[in-house]
Amino acid sequence: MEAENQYKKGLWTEEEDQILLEHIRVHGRGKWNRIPKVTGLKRCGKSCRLRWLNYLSPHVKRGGFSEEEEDLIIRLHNLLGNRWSLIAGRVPGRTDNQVKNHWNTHLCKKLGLKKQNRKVVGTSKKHFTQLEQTNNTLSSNSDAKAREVSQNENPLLVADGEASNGEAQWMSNHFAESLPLFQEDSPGLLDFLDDYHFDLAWQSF
DNA sequence: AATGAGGGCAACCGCAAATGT
DNA sequence: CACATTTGCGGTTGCCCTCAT
Repeated sequence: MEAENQYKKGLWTEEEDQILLEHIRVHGRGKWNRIPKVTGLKRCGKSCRLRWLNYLSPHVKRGGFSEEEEDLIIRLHNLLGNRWSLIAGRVPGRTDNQVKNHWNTHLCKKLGLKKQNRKVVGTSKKHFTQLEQTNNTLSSNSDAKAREVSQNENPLLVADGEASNGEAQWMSNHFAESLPLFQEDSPGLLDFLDDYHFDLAWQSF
């Protein structure tokens, strides 16, 4: 409680960056909460981790996004929704934060979209509850438009967590339906999926 | 020159999952 | 097995810079 207040917030200074970099150079990354204790840095572990991942890591690419990167992000977002870490994993040198910021500030405008207008479906149990509700709606509704709307809540968005047989079947069914659309819309995009956690959907498919 | 608005981006927050004890 | 701690994620906030007035 009191300890929380001892941590500094706001932008990092060059000196703080150097301390963090030196610590990671010597000890490697991880054990972030130990860093303030060991180095005397007035930053919480979470902040240290974020600073490393989003800025200090040598793998982070600086500067503007190329057209190729933007195109890739748009296609992946179309497929995955707001799953920035997954998208960033397929855009070399870019962090989830960079991708998210670029999407919200540039690409949304470019595409004429409202900010954050896609439904986010994650991997938690809470999200699977949402999925089941969507599934129930879908199976009880034969209306083609409602079906299309539900399908837009992309089954791939939920395919990397634990799923029951019913959920797996549902994902399988809808993935099969969606596949031709993805191929038509984004030729070659499915190649990107090879090492995502979509085993379940693929196996069932 | 002052200042207010808006954009861009780094960093924070809250939550959930994963891991450790 | 239960609880504590750490890690990771997505949404949001707020600072800084630029530009129009």
